[in-house]
Parts: sequence; structure tokens; C-alpha cells
Amino acid sequence: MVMMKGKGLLRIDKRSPLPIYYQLKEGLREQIESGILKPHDRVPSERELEEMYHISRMTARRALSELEAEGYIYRARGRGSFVAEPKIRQGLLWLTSFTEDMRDRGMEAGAQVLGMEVIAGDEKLARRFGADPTEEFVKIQRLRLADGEPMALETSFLRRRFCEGIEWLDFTNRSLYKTLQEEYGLRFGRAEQTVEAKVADEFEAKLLGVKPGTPCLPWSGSPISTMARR
Amino acid sequence: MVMMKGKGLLRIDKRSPLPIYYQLKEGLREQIESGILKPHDRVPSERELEEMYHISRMTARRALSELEAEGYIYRARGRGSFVAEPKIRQGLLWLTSFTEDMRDRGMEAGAQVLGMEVIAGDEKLARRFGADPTEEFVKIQRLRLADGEPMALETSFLRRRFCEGIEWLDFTNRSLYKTLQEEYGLRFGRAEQTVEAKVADEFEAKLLGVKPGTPCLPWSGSPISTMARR
DNA sequence: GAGTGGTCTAGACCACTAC
DNA sequence: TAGTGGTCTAGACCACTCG
Repeated sequence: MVMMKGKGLLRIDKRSPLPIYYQLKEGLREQIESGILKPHDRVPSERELEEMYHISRMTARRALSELEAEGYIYRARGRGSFVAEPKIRQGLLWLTSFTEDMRDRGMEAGAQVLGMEVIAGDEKLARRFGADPTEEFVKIQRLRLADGEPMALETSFLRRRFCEGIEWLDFTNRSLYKTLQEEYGLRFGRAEQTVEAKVADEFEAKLLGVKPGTPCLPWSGSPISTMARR
Repeated sequence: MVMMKGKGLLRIDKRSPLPIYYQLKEGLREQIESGILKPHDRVPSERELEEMYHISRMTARRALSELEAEGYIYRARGRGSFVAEPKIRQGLLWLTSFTEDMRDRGMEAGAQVLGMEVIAGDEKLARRFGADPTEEFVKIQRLRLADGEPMALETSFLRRRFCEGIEWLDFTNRSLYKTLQEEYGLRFGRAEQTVEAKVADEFEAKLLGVKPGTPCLPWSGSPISTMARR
């Protein structure tokens, strides 16, 4: 087995209540998001992970399969698993700077609310927040616009106990993040956001009516934004 | 084991090149879409499927897990797996009648193109069409509007060989299906479409600015529309 | 031929639900 | 207590890629 180029082993705790596949997946995801693993870098194979962490192949496989489904890696039979192409997979920076970013491009930023709902008892969601499984969340999905053109599809999950009543507000042209800070006194704890996006090529740009090179959105992944009171 | 109420066994062919989990998943999906299995009906448990088809539990589990991920069923630890809530999960009817449906509600139908791209070498996609793995597809994603309000997110995959040049057209306010029929002489073979949708409740209706009861879209599932020359 | 991902098996233990 | 889904193991065979 070839040594990994100094990436180091992840901390996998078999006694943890968190599933092994989940610890492994999140560990790899963090390495990708932090840039330790770069686009097109090779990710350890299923059998390498099996050896490295003394787990079964099916467990390693599940971690990689979920990363693939969420757009973090791609896999090729006979070749291996690799970090996916650069996507807009940023944290707070992108989250808060959409308006400024659009203004820099000489465009007016906007948003269209597609849906808003209260969710309760979602175990997987709660796990990502380290919250009680019965805790309520507010889910907000918005289409981010630049000069009226759709730029990205954004999904946010908020812990409702920290922002009660927020579901009554209209965020069509109101900053969600500014509201949370100013109205609810919240500061960002952890924030993650995944939006599968790409840069418009010439013919897509023509169709969308934007300049080539403008980021556009073929379709959305499974974005999650998290927030906690500090 | 309790007998299923006359649903009958699916045809699972272990010698088929199609994976067992895939045959099982598609069979169950068809039973759900055709109405043989109705919302909140119980789906056979993993261990029942294991016995019924003489397969391992992990194989049965994969079929059910994918159905869950695609919104067809929900699962509850200790209770079982059940057909999911009524969603707009219709075929051709809905696909073609969006404009008429909206007109009946006194609204003007429209569409916003979110993205359009040519895809090649997607094995899973090709499999759904029974096409060669290297075949090219055109992916079109549109936001369906009624009186300018987003109603649904629609994703279509077309076999490019049957509609070359279609990626140069602007479908913002042009019927995709009419174009395919009139310009390319295509008739619908198989068409499936899944859009995770729900009816707006009172507070959501207020936020979206539509009448309560109007269908709206919290977020999209994994819709696939297929089309073939006949 | 060695390594990879894709599928599949036949078990296992756990936490949970419903009776 | 019986049944369920969630996780995990330690193997297996296949088709594929690459050197």
C-alpha cells in the first residue's frame, strides 16, 4: 500500500455513539472542505480504508458512497475515488457575501423564497447539529438571484428554538443572516453550505442571458446550513 | 409472516445483468406509482423481502434505502417501512398539462430555465433509458411558474441523439414537449417525473403570496423524465 | 496481474416499537 | 417478546483500468 502524502489518519472512535461510517465520512469531508484534499486528489480506496481503520469494507464503502451522493467525490471503477471538481462549496464567506459579490459584478442581488417549513423529529438533521432528536428546525429554501436571474438554490436549516417566529418573516428581499444577527442576536457557530454549481460556458451563458464565466447552477446538491447561539 | 394483501410477487431475475437491488427497487417503485401500494401502506420489511426473494438482507435493504432517499417511502425504526405521503408524483399527465392546469386556476403558466447541459457517460442515467453507457443526454432544469410564482422545479433528461441542437433553444417560455413533438417528431415513450411537492398551508401561503391549498415546492427530489423515439 | 469499485452473502448486535 | 430498521463484519465474485 502506498503511503498517503502526509494526510494523517483520522480519529475514528469505535466506542462512539456516532456510526463509524459517519465519523469517516465527516472526517474526509472536512479534509476536502479545508483543502487538505484538493480537487482530483485521490481518496483512499475502500480496501485501504479497511486496513487503515480496521473496519469492514462495507463500512468504508458506505462513507465513500455518501460522499459521492453529496457531490464531494467521484468514483471510477478500476481507477479509484477522487475529490470532485471545484464547486462552490464554501462556508460562511459565501453565505454572507452573496450580495456584495453580486454588487462587485455590477448586478443586483435578490432572492425568491421557494418554501419555508418547520421540521421536527428529523434524526439525521439533529445529529448534524448535535441537537436533541426531537428538536424543531426551520427550513428555508431560496433561489438566489442576480439581476433577476437564478444564480443558486440555497437551503438553510435553523434551530427554531434560537429564532422563534422567524417562519413568519418574508425573506424575499431581506437578508436572512442580517436578520438573525440583528433581530435574534445570533452569531455564527458552524456554517456549512454546499451548492453544486458551475461556471457558465458559452452556450449556457447564452441560454441564461448572462456573461460567460458567471457562476450558474445546473442543479442543487444537499446543502445544509447550520447555526447555533454562541 | 403475514401475507401481503394480494400484491403478488415481483419478478426478480438473479441471472439478469441488472442488479437485484435495482430490480427490486424499480418493482416497488412501479407498485407505488401505479397505486397498487397506496400512501401509508406498509411495504414488506427487509427480512420479509429477504425470505420472499431469497436474497440477503443487505440487498433488500439497499433497495429500500434508495426508495427512501428518493422520497418514495419513509422508514421508522421498530415499526416498518411505509409508502410516503401523497406527492406530485405523476407521469405524462402532469408533465403535459401544467399550462392547462394553471389556466384552470386562473393563473398564467411560465417557466424559468435554471440550467441546461450536455451529459455524457453517466452509467446510471443510461441504465434508466436502457441506453449505451456512453450515450449523450441533454439535461434541462426549469422552474415552473404560475403568475410568476415558483410552483415546481422540473428536471428533464433527453437522449441527445433524438433531439440534436435542442440545447441551443431557449425554453423560458416555450413548451419543451410541444417542441419535441413538432420540431423533432418525437412521441412519448416512457415518461416519469418525480417532484417532491406539498400543498401550501396557511403561513406558507402567506409567505409565498398564493392562496392556501396551492401546490408549492419545498424542495425537489430526484426527478427524471425519459423520452424515446417511437 | 494487481488494484479498484459494484454487487452480494449470511450472519451478528443494537435500540426501538408495539403488543 | 417478536419484529423492525440501523449498523457492522468478513468474506466472495465480477468487470473494469492500468502498467
